Amino acid sequence: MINKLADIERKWQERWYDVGINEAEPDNRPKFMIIFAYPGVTGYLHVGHLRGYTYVDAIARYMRMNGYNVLFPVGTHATGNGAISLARRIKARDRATLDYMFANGCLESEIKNLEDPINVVNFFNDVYVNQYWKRFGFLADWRRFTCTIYPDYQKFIQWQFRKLKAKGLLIQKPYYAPACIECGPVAVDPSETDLQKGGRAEIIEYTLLKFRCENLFLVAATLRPETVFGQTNFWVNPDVEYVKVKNNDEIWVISRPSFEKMKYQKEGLEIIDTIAGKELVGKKCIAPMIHKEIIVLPATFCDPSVGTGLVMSVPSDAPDDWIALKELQENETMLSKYNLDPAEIRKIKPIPIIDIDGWGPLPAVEIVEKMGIERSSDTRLEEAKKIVYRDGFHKGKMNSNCGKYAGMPVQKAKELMRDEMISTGEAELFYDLSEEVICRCGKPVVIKKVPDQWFIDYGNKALTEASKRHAKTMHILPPEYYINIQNVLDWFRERACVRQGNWLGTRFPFDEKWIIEAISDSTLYPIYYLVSKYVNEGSLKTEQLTEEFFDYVFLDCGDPESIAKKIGVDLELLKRIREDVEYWYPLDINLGGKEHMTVHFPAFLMNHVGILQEKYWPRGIFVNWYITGKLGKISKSKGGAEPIPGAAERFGVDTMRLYYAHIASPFADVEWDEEALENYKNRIDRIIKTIDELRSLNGMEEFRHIDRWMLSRLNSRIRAVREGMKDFDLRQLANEVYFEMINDIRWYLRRGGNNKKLINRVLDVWIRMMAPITPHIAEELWENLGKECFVSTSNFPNVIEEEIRFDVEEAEEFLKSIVSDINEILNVTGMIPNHIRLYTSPKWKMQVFSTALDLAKRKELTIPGLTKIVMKDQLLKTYGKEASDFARKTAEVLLKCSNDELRRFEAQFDEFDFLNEAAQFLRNEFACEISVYSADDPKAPDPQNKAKLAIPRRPAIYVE
RNA sequence: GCAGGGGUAGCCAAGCCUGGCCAACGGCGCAAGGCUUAGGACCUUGUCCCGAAGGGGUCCGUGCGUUCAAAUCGCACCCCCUGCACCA
Repeated sequence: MINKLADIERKWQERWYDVGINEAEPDNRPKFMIIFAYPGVTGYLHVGHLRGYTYVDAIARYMRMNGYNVLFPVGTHATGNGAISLARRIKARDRATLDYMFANGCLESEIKNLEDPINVVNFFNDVYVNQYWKRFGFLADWRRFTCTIYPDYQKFIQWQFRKLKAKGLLIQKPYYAPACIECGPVAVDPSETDLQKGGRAEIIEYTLLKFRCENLFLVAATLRPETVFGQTNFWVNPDVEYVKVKNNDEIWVISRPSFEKMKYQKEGLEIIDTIAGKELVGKKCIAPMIHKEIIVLPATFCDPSVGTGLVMSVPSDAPDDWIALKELQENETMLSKYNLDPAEIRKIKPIPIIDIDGWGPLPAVEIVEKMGIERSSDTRLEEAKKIVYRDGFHKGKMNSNCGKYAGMPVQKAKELMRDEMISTGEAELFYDLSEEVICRCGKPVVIKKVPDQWFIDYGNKALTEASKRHAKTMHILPPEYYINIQNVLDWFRERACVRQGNWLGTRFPFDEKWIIEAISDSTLYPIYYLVSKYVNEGSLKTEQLTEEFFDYVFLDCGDPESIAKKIGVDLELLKRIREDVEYWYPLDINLGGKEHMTVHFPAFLMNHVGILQEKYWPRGIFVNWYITGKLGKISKSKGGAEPIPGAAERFGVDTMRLYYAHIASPFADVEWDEEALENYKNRIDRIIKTIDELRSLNGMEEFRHIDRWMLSRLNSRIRAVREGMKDFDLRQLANEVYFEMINDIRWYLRRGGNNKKLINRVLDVWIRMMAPITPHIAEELWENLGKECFVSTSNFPNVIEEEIRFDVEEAEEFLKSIVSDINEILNVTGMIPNHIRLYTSPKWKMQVFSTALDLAKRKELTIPGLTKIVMKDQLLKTYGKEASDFARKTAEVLLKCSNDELRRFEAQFDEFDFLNEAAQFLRNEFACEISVYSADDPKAPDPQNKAKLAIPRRPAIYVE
């Protein structure tokens, strides 16, 4: 069976690709262009990646079957150091890496070749296309394949950057970024691709405050520059040897470790001497901003590896400072050891500076008391600090001790005060990592100043506004992201777009020492698929991809004749590419994983808006969530999931496609679960068996109630699918086609359905509806029906509204409810039935019921109103209290009904005739005699007097 | 910290926008019966609690509230998860 599946898959893939139904050229149909965000070439992909890719192929197939000319191109993203780092590990014959390669099917003989990063890229390009995408039957236009390190692609990226510059969207300024002291720039992120340790570290911005002390500057590093108004003294660790550092004309005192980091951020720093901490104790220095003289005091909590190892003291808001001050004030030995005047020291009092809701004037003092912290060695000080800092930052306001900053929220004051001190020369910035970070090479990672870094200015107001406005017109899924992308675009700011170091990518056109960074060269690229085909087929050469060329084909600028002549390209070809762009662009859907929400998608959108004409701005974004492993996220580099070809072999491609489409909403993570795959495999088997069963029936000509029902359901299903697919809801499609349909067919067969024409119709529609998700099996079944074209290029079924028969479906529901009522009676009583008698509602009750229904429809139904009408009726009156009771009950029920429910009751069918027709079915179901009577029939046997319970839609039941 | 997502029966997972066919789609698991040489698959029925007559009770993280009516709307709380920029 497994082999048979694989054979079917291969057979149809060959036929599709032979005929080229996957290849797209402009014609007179409406177009639909869709891509998935191309994967980074950093190793083998896993079953999780196929989720999104499968959505794209299924959507593309659906649109193709709906008359669209569909373009679905693919490519890969090789920029960065993924391939470099893999090649390096292979070269080192790293055991784990080799195991990983072999486990995924790499041959021993390839290994030598993969020592070169470029070969790694080419190797994986082949794996992705042939082992994954073609293996999954994607109808992608392979001719357009491109990769970010192809020379033609790079010409395109250089053009893109020229355009960004021309639009004023490239800016240059200093930047502070993590870099290994040996290898250059590295990425600090939890995946630790570049690192040995410290992936969780964050970049911290310290404000360096300069305290003049004789001819020196004591330099404290702080995270809270807004607290300078609360300074009471200065802290130095008496046991630490500090260094004197020449910084331009100034001599700074800082710790040695901080110098080691700072030298990467400030030019020309130089150690000229050392100075012991204890030498500084007791000296006076001038505090920045407040220009007050304060005293230098000893404190052991000053850690030379944190900040500069020197600390300004704000005991009102810093628990450390408060405890240290208190300890010193109470410690005679210490005071005398350092020759400090106890009276002067004890005079020092915290100065309240920030008002925080829910706190007194001195939050540090308060929290220390509340937590019962006594010593500066208490580890809970860290927590205390966090609490005060958090509340202060979010809820605090500067108080009247803070000069012109009084009344200002802390968040705002912090920035303004920092900037003011920087501009007066009293402060500078210093960046550090929150924890130790070690490069893969073993050397430390520091924050390094890049003085001339280039940025793309995504903070540009006009660009942001235009992008936000445009995003509102886009089809963005899920709907939550449609809303959220507005915030993301606001929050998106200038982004470093080039880097130096060991890195694959495109040279920055304005300065060759830079390489364009990985996010920045993968934003506008969908449009490049319209050119890559011509390069791949050889009719365009890389050197012909000049600025004028792209200006013309993408921007419609310039004169084609002179450009054609100048670059030596056939004029017709040039015009044709221009027409291709005009036809295919804009992109209709860009689908990508949720990691793209705050990075790739906004950049993708803003580059389109920034560079292209409005008519080429993208039309849609689709975000999909992940397949996770049992232990969390499946990782490309760390493995943990079944290799794709193995899974395809075991379960079958269509099974996997159905799994992706149906297992959950695309907007939720799903755990990879082989048992679920087995179940989907069974599901497909079952469908094949059901189809065999249908085809083996000796169909008849007569068209009966149940055939009418089946036809109606069939159309209802098509309608539900089409409704769902307006939002590309593949799960809805899968649910209707692979689950609900089969349930309908089961019921149809159970009811004895067997109409030849109808069965053919059902098969025709059903199989076509399978084509987007399980195309191989759909083709095979389609061929078995004797069809000659591809199901993949047939039309997706349309709803025929007249065939939807609400009354017929309703009658069938009526029957199902009787079956379920009888089952319930049998279950509760434990009886084995010999004879079941059904009594349909008497006429007079139907009359009351339909009167009530009319009133309810007009929203005029009331209990007394209905009763009055009933009791006025000559005939009904004769039923006396029974009639008024029934009127009341009916009114009560109908008053609670929604409009949909009322609509159901309106469906007209003759219950008595219908049940008589269905009696044979019920006889089979319950293996006993079934009799149907009208409750009006005085001759009907009714030993337990049940018939009086009969009401419309609810026949009385008597089991014996 | 910034910005988001989510808590639904034994499990997975729809529904929530647009309140009422919701004891809550569907699937898995489990149980009984059928089919089958057997297993798997398949078919039927059941699977919150009570019930020897189709009924009743309770239920969608917790607590309030709006409404004739709340899984669905509002407020508050608790708990989980995700992304966050030179990583793609």
